[in-house]
Amino acid sequence: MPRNSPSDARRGRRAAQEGARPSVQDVAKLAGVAVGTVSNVLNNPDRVTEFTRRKVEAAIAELGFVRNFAARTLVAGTTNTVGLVLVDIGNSLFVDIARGAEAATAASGLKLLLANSDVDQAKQDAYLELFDQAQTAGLLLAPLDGPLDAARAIARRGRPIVVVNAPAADPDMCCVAVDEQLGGYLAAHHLIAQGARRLAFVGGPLHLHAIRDRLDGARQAATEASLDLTVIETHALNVRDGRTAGGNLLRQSRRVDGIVCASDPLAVGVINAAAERGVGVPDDLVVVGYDNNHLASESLIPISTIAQPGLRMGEVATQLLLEETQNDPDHRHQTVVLEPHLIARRSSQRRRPTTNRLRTP
Amino acid sequence: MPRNSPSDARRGRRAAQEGARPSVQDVAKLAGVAVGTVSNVLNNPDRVTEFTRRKVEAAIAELGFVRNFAARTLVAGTTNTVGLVLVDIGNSLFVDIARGAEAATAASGLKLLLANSDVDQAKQDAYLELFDQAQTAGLLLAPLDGPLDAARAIARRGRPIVVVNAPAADPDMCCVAVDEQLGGYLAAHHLIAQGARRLAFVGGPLHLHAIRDRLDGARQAATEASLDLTVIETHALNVRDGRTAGGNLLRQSRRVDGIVCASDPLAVGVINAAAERGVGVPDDLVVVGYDNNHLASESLIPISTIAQPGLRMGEVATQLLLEETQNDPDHRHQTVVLEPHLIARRSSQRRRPTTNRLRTP
DNA sequence: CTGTTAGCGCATTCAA
DNA sequence: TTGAATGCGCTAACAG
Repeated sequence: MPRNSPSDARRGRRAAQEGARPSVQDVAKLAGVAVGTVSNVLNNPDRVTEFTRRKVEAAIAELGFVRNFAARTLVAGTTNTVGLVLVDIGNSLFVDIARGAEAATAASGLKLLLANSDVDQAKQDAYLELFDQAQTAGLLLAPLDGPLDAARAIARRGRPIVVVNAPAADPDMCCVAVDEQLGGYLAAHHLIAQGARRLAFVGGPLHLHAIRDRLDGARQAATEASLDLTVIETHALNVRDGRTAGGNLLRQSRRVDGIVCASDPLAVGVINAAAERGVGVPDDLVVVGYDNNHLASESLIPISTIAQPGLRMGEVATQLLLEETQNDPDHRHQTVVLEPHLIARRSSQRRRPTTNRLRTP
Repeated sequence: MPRNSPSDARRGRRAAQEGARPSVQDVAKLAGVAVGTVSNVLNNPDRVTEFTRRKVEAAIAELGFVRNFAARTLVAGTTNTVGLVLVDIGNSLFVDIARGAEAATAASGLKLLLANSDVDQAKQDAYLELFDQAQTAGLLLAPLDGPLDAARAIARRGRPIVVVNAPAADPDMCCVAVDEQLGGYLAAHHLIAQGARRLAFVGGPLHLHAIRDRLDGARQAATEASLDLTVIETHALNVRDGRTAGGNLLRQSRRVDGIVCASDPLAVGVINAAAERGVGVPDDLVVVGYDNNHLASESLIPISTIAQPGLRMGEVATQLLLEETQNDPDHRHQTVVLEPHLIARRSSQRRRPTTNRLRTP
């Protein structure tokens, strides 16, 4: 009969290999205990004598032992990790969402892993699949404006997934949305309250749900005040397009005096165009942006904007996800709609607010 | 003797459980083949008959089978995933690094997972450990200005790790650094070339390596031109501190005419302070920022800045990581130092560049 | 409180 | 080409 068990032989072989990472077996052998004991030191320290624990910990330190996450996951069937797929890591709204999610997951002892889909549907789907395969406790998705089939498939397979900044409510999963229409309404309404009477909306492309909703809201506010709304559709939401649109608007004879922009960079561009033409902001023209990006507050003329509650979006989404994780039998998918709010800064605040009364001759 | 093998019994039990995710065994049974064949369809499609492959694929689709990443990882001992731990996901430099790393990993068929340490050493170490435990192919770290012990420990255990935006070269791992001193030099030199003679440096806290290096570079340029350099140490790198520092500088009798700022937000603050006091930028005062954040180009007065090659940093770091992954026996840890460059915009460009010659009476 | 062992799901042998 | 068996490293259950 062989003196050494097969197991011992394997250990010996592994020990011979230089680069091999130590396993619980190696730790157990060095500490002179059984593997179960090592596992207990790691997972149920209470069940182990102080003395034994010390011995094991010393062995762990000496060997530089690191648990194998894959093996743990395989046994447990799940992980304490949440995956978040972001459509654009360069946009501060999504960064805020990530921060909110981080805070909420950390509070529950979970780790948050991020992936950037970079406005690429294929990448988005690939990362969703990766997180699904990796047995994450759940998934968060800040999607691009496209089909959510991959997310739905994951949801149907039983892995909790929450869509944050959702384009629309979805029966297959929980969503966190923001009332974009309200945002557009607030922006236009604010400009009207500041005395603007010749309104314009700058933003695009209009096939994006969010942009169109903002436009609809702005239009509603204009209609309520019996005002027209000139619409300039832009190609993108950046500074350059804002400058172009602003230039076009301000060149017209019947000059607008209030512009709702669908993003803060657009507002910057519009304000730059105004400055070039000697149109004073906010005295001759009031402007409001959207998203409360960093540059809105840091411009020379601080820009009024519609702030999305990014942090709360991340927190709420995580909250919904955790509820779903807890496998509550009567969990119903729901869509939480959060409200944006106006942050009034210089770009829309006349020194002496012009009201209707003052403007009548 | 029991008619069913234990394995079959287990399958049956699992099939009964509603939520259970299908395994290769389930797929094999449904397709009427062995598990090895399913595995081959997944990993070596060439070794399988077209007909068999179709059958298996149909079964996979019908069951909604998804591979278990943990099991695959356990067998393979590694993953095709790279982890990147970022110190601040809200800073566009690190976002650029992430983009560069994404591009480079994707080009090699690898997935990039992100984690945000949020300038928190404990979080940074925790995420490093998570990625290490998760058997990632390698790790990238954009660290906070603190000890790199955790990273070094991982490197010594044999897991490839590369530090991006490294504070200093390190014998234990590959690093990608940027010549901060050169950046400071370029900034100051540029202002001097624009005619500035009374220079100041605004930035802090100075215990941060990067900031101090930038100051040293600026000082060198000033010294070479036999000029003084006033230093205002700020608490942080934000707009408010820039405004305060700018106000203090511009209130003094011997007013500065050129300011090197250690960040773009600081430059915005300085420019705002100048505007408040009627000091014209760039005519009376030239200003340069640092980092080429989005707001630098999008300000009303576009801000000259020192651009860090974020994308390239991410790419180069990934490149180094991949080299190390390939286990080249004569791989030597190296530190690649990249060079920042000046982007001259309005804030430092006088309409008629003032040269020494023109200034002499 | 400790030691032994089965098995998580997959990939990869090796035989047929 | 296909099918059955082994083990990756760990946890948990159970016997001592």
